[in-house]
Amino acid sequence: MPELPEVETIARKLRPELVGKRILKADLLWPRTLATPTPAKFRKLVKGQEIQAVSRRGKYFVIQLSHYHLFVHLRMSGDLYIKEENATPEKHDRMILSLTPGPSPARGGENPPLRPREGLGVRETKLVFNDTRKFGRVWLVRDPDEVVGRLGPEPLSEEFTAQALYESLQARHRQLKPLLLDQSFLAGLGNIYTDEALHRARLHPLIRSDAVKREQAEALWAAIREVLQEGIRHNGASLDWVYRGGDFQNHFRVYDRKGQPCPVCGTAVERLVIGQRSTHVCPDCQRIGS
DNA sequence: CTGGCTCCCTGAATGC
DNA sequence: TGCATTCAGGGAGCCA
Repeated sequence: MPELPEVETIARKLRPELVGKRILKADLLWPRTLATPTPAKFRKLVKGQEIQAVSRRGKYFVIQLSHYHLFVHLRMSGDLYIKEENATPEKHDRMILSLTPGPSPARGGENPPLRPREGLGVRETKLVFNDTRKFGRVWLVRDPDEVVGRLGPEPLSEEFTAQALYESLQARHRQLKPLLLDQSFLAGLGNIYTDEALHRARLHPLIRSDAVKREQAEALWAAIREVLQEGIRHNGASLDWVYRGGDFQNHFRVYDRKGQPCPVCGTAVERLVIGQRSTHVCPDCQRIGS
């Protein structure tokens, strides 16, 4: 399940291959992939738009076009990649954007690559959104706030400080785990990185947010940034049907490790369900009353 | 405000 | 072997 590190990894990979290219046409193989606007409008508006930037906000891809913002959320099983235009479509392709062969000729001061990569920059390519479970969504909007306006802070940004986290925890009265999964509280954490962060901070997922002490909030803040940065360094985690080449799954301390020893103390990791989400804890390291 | 539950989907795993 | 059932999971939406 792509979370912040996986989305960041994909965005970094796509950026140099997309920026400067122009969208020739849009194929919607599963129209409900579109959150907004209607398929007809989408095809019309996106045609001819130049891709100016590729970034990420929380778990959303942000593709900045000449006049619009294109957002993609992978949800459970989505994937986004470049293929040659004539490549055979795959079973779960949901949307295909055909692109111009290469970046527009270098503009003022930009250095064009000396040797374009094989098959890219020369031939026509396409950006493919593939999504087995059809939970992923695409938005095309003028105003980014329509999509990401209510997201919480970026956990790796400067404005997200330990103090800020402590204060927002105090302002709520919720169980830690569901609160950390709430994208309006903090943007980018999913089930994996939340479990990993709580374990590193030695906090039980059921602790009430306003019961967290200042030092614990600092530990949680550090743990969140640590697991996310480590995830990015490992190119994300490859799980289930979403294989990305990342290997952070080999560094999980509790997630998906029910019954296996906690790497800190050796106690068997337990799995519980909190807020309808499977949750992994070390019962020894993470105590509710501490 | 909080939390519980359902829905959206598919394919892997499990049950018989 | 083969068919049917169960389950996971991000996020929106609904209800208490």
